[in-house]
Amino acid sequence: MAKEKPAEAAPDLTQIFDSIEYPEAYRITYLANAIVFPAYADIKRDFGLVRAEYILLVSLSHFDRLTAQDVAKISRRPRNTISRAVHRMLAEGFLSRVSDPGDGRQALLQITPEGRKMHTKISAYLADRQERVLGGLSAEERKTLATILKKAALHAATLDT
Amino acid sequence: MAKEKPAEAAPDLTQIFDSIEYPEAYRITYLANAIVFPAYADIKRDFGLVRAEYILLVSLSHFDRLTAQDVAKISRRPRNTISRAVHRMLAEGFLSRVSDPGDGRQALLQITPEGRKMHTKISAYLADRQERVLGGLSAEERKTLATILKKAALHAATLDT
DNA sequence: ATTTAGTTGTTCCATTTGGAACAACATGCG
DNA sequence: CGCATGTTGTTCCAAATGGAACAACTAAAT
Repeated sequence: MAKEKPAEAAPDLTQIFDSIEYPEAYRITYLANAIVFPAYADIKRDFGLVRAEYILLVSLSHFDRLTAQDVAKISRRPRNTISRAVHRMLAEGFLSRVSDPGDGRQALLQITPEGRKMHTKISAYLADRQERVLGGLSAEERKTLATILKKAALHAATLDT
Repeated sequence: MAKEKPAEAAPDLTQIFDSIEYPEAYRITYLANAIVFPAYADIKRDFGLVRAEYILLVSLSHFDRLTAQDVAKISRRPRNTISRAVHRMLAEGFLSRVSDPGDGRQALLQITPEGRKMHTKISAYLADRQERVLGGLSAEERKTLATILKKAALHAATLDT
C-alpha cells in the first residue's frame, strides 16, 4: 500500500476555518457542500434526477401551484435551467402544467402523486445527510443554529440580487 | 408595465423555510447560495476566474504548500477540476509548482505574490457579500452562529464521504 | 390604436463540470 | 526481484450549466 502521508508534513486542513477572511460564509458553504454534494450524487445515481429537477419537486411539494418563475426565485437558479427541468419532469409524469387563463404568458405547475412519492424518497436522502453532518451538535446547539439560520435566511430572501 | 402579481395569489415563498423536511440543511444551502452565487458571478465577470480557480487561490493563501489532492480534499471537489484549475493558474502566473523530490507522483503548489494579490481582491467580494447576507443578525447572533458553525464544520471534516 | 416597455418561458450555444479510464509512480508482500 | 494494490495527476467524453437572444404575451402611456 502507498504511504498515506509524508512523515514531515501533515498540515491540518481545518485550520482554514479560523484563518479565512469570511469565516461564517466559508463555514456555511463548507457545510452546504458537505450536505448537498454527496446527497446529490446519490440521488443522481439512484433516480437519475439532476439538481434543478429535485429543486422543482421540493418547491412544488410545498406550494400548491407555482409558475416556473416562482421556482427560479425560490431556488435562485436561472430560468432556463428550471424550464428544462419542467419538461423532463412533465415527461416523467411527476408534475402537471396548465396555462394560466388569466395570463397567457405563464403556466401553473402542480406536483402529481408520483412526483410526491419521488420527493419523499429524495427528502430522506437529504434528511439523512443532514443528520450525519450536523450530528456532532447538541440538541440545544441544533435549536439555536436553526433559529439563527432562519432569521438570516429570511433576511437574505429580501435581497434582490 | 406588466403586472407584478396576480391579485388572488401571491404566495409567501419563504414559508418553505419552516415546512421543509430538513430545515437546517435547507437554510444552510439557501444562505450558501445567496452568498456564493452572486459573488461568483461578479468574480467571473471582473477577473475571469471560475470557482475551482479561486478555491485554489484561497487554499494556497492559507497553506504554504499543498498538493492538488490536498486542495481537492479541502474543497470537496473532484481532482480533475482542480487539475484543470492548476494549469490555468500556472499560466496566469498565480502559482508555482515543483515536483516533490520525495514522491514522484505529486507536485507541491505554492501561491505567487500575484496570486496573493488576486486572492485579496476576491476575498473582498466574498466578505462584502457575507456582510450583506448576514447583515440582519445582531453581533451576538453572529458570534453564536460562528461558534456553532465551526463546531459543525469540524465535525463534517471528519466524515470521509 | 399604436407605441413602448416589461414579463414569461424557451431555444441556442459556448463553457463548465465531473465520472471513468489512464499512465506514472509508490509501497507491501510473497 | 516480480506482482498486486494504492495514489497522484491527467485526458477523454458526455452531460449539465447559464448567459443571451428570442417569440409570445401583457400592460401602460401617448
